[in-house]
Amino acid sequence: MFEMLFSHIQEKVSLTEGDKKTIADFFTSKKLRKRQYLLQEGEVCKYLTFVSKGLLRTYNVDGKGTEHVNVFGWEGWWISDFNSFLTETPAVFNIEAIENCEVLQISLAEYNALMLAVPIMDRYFRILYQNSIVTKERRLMSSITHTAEEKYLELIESNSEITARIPQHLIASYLGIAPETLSRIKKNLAFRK
Amino acid sequence: MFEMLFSHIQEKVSLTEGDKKTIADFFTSKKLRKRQYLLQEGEVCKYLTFVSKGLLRTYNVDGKGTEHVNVFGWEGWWISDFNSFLTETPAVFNIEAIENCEVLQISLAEYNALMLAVPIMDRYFRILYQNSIVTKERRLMSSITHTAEEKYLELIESNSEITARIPQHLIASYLGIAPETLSRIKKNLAFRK
DNA sequence: CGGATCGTTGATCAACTTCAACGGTCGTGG
DNA sequence: CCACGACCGTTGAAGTTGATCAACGATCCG
Repeated sequence: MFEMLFSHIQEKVSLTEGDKKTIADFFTSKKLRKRQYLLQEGEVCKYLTFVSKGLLRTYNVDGKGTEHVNVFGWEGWWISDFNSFLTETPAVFNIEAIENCEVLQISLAEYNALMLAVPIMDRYFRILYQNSIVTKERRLMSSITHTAEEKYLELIESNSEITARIPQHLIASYLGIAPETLSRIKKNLAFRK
Repeated sequence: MFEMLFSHIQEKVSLTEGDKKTIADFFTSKKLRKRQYLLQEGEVCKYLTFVSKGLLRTYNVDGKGTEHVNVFGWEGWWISDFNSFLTETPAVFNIEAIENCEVLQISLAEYNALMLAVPIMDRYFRILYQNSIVTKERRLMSSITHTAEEKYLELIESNSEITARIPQHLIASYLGIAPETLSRIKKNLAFRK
């Protein structure tokens, strides 16, 4: 249960056995079934969630009722409505399990307490967030500068697991394109090859 | 020169006088004239830069030669090609002064050394990056779900300073729309009011 | 004064969306 | 265990948004 978390942390900083014991106490574990919700829009996102097994997505719904996937999270990823979690305001995102999941959760109070108890966790999260910013920046520029086809190609090149595990219409939603468009793009690519 | 930096840091964590002295030693200051470059695409981004005075932008150039603004940074903001800085690989972004600027710079080695010398800086950057992620996430979803007009309205509502200080065609570029489109949107809004 | 830069306007064009219909597959309940 | 419905991907046709191309006027600054 915690091995995934510890090994993920230790990719960035080193932990003593004592640290691990302390850290483990801050988290509670939870199992989710496919299609179960971890968070619904309008609730406050009470927990920062580490995915130790399975796959989830965050998405929001626009004025026309269309869903837009914000993030996919599987083993080794953190997931939340980050703004809601940090500011304790109502969430704009939903978090739903795409596969059966096992997750570890920490509340905001515990998250802050964790940093005081194990100060190296400040560094861990600092490094984690650094990398996250780079990824988000890249995705944003991709979204602005690339065509639908280019966005798709970039995604499958940078992350082949995504296409293997995730239904096509959710990938389309993640890329910000209509499912029909993605279908046509794939057809077109196969044809040209 | 450093007051802006210290007060910015102290919005998030508290510093002793000793900390301030130590921190100041890690930075070097630099002045820039309007249109001067802090970084050009292809170079390694050697410094993380804090803007103490003035205004800069990062942008990249797509295959067709079109510029796309990634970020604006003015007093109290950090600016860099973050990926290039962290991985010491060639930058994809350019950084250019829009106004005359005064900046404080720190190299990657010094950045890492700073965290060891003043561990609370790990927390400062962790919090800084937390907030940055929320902002980038919001901008990304805006870019995917909103029309050009909605993106513009959201921008001026959330950040009125931007429209006051920044030429319209750069705002268009930041929003990922053509300058002509932004011009028409403004006309349209004025007309409807 | 003259050139560069910036914003505006009009006309055309391309990419992608939307709407609608259909076929395949998967899972669940009878 | 089969049948039905839900879900998913595909295809076609039409519609819309915003991009592109081109020209022009205004302003700023050397």
